[in-house]
Amino acid sequence: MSKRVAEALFPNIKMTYQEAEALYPPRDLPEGAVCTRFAPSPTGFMHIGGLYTALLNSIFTRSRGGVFFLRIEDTDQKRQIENGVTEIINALDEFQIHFDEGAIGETEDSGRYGPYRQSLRKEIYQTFAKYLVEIDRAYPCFCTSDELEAIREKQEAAEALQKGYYGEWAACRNLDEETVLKRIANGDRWIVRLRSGGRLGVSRVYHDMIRGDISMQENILDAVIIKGDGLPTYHFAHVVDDHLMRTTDVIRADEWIASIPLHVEMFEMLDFPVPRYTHLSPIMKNEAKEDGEGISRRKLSKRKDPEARVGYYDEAGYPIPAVLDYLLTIGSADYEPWREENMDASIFDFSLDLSKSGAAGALFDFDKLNNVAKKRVGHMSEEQIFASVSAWAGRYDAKLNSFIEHNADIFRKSITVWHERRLDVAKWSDLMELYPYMYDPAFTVDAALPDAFLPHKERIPEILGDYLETFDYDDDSNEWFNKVKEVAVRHNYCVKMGAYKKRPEDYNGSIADLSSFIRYALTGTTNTPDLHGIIHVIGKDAAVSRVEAFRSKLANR
RNA sequence: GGCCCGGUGGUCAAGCGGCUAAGACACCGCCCUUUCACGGCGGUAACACGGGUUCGAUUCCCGUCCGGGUCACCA
Repeated sequence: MSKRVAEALFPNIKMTYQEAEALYPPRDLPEGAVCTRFAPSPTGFMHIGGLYTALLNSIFTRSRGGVFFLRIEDTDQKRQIENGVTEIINALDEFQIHFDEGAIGETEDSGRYGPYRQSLRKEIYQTFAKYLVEIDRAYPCFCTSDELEAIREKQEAAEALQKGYYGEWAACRNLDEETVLKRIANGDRWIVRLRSGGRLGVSRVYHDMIRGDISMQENILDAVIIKGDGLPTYHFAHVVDDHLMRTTDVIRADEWIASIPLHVEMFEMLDFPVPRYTHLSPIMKNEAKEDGEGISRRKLSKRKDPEARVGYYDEAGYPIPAVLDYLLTIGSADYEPWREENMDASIFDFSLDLSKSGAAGALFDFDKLNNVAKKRVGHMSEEQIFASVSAWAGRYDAKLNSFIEHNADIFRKSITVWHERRLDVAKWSDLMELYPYMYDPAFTVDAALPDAFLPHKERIPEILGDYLETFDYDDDSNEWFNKVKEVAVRHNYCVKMGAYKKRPEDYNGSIADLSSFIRYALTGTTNTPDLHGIIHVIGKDAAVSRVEAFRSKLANR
């Protein structure tokens, strides 16, 4: 009955349902293997939430075996940005997320289930849209946005239980064929809508791997499937693509939960098997409420939150595996214990059970990220660190880069100093922040004394003078510290911490106090790696002149 | 507003009818100590609220509250 309408709508579509189907045969996957995808829109820089979704898809697929592909959802031409696809591919590649099939460049694809960008699949979507019109499960709609608005207003006024384009409200749903044909011939603008068979008020149970059974009303909306530009909406493209590309598991953000009934209805209308759905909780952030007191959580936002951009982590110099570790720590409660046991294993060897992923959105926690990153850095070899820092500094830190270029050996030595038995560094931008006294040629210590030094103030110049007197750059660590101890004894600073704690009143202070004077003179701070090591990074001249400068500043006040 | 999802310490998060309610991060303290750290040990701190069901509820049911999502020719 609607064959004529279908033909009028899509005169150029010659392919049939069966022919399209035959183009994409079922995959020959081993028992238990899966097929998954990551399907971003090239509308801007990569979002951390997108990376998270991609990562979980990837690890899930690796642990089950199967195929993981990259599909570009570029059906909204207004929102496209230049080089959007490249942006996505580079970001994913940088984070070690690799695909078996899909887009591999701005215009190139790899794999036999393509094209993997939706803008190139117009004919395929239209083939199935045409089919739905033929079997009367879809129809053209001529409503303008003004008319749509008018319907909405009427629904408001009538206090309709459900708003939207459906049933009686769907003005174009029951136009007679002659009218439709005439309007098409007349050149009236049209789109294609689903003729939903769902019933208002009738619920049905849908399944999600994380949330389990979800009871929702059947879809009743006559959703748009083909837009005015001939391209499909997300919903329709999802159904057609994930069927033809033989996706077994759709793992996506939880904002799609509400669309499950629509998607399932379309799968069923087209006689496609429904894939398993897994909806991932978003990464959240706390925010002060705009109107008054309290805080609320919201999703990490591209616009407001710098940490939402994956580029942020790269710029800050977080090692890639650290970011991945953190993301998976959020993604699966099983991950941390596993990582503890398998510190050197690839993250992709983790066996991910998605049903154990949390249903509530996790708050992004920088403390935790930094902790995870520090452990990661702690496990990197110094060679790896050298390579990673060099590459990073080359891109983001001219000062540090210049230091490395001119003092590669010293820089290597310095890595040992802060890396061995320490967990201070989470990201490469910490280096200049934490250790300007090693890496900044212009470094000087200002003479403002820490409060803790005040009781010792009068003695410090003399102590430093004595220290300098016996200082020998060629001393090894033991010799050097023994001399420090000698100075300590001479000034009645206790060299055994245990003894000092028992009778502090017997001494001017402890070796800890005295060491911190030297430490501060050298570095301007009281928390640093091993001093002997630092001395041999900054060199003999600086090791002497800084102490001398600090001493004379104090003495001359 | 309708519908859906969620709500265990500051954060992440085990728990799946009976526990002194794990663990990690952060914080604090102690120990170790050749300083700084690392490490070890310990501590503060939680089942949103109200009803049920049950011999017994963090766990099951209902309601309330709070948070999030969704109701587009955007994805």
